[in-house]
Amino acid sequence: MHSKDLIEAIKTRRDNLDVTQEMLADLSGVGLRTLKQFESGKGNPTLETLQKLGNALGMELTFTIKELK
Amino acid sequence: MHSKDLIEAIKTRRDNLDVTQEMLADLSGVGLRTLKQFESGKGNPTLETLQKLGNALGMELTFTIKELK
DNA sequence: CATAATAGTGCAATAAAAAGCACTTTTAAC
DNA sequence: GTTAAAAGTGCTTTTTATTGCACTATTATG
Repeated sequence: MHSKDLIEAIKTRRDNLDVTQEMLADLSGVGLRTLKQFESGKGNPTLETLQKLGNALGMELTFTIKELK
Repeated sequence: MHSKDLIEAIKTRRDNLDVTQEMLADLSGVGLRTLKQFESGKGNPTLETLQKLGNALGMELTFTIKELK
């Protein structure tokens, strides 16, 4: 997953759950400005930020070995 | 995957490929100090750093919805 | 044990993420 | 077209990630 896809994953999940940026910011403990920046593709979030968002949305970040096809 | 597991994944992969921290730092473009800090569990790396390491090791970072069991 | 390679740490400078605030733009509902 | 909610942006401060350098600690290997 490229950085854009990670963003999309969060955004899509948030939309599906009918959660606004403001709600997610509150729920996750991530600053609203940080979330806005992230979702608009301008950020380079830290692992901690990603984990906080993931937790709030019931998502998980994993590192896997790429299969060679 | 918790933050510790992400670290382990990288470290294990690196060891399996018989790559030193120094080599991985060079290969990935991540500073040696940053890698050392990360692997010793003291960092909060940015997404960019994680991606660089992943790329160099043939690994991929993904965001998935947690299945509820 | 020596010693060479690899990994970990303290310190410091620089760059950039996180955050709040106020504002603008877009979207959706009427 | 109005209005309200949601999303995006500019500016700023504070915090912290990244990095290099020099050093110490740990781990093989002879």
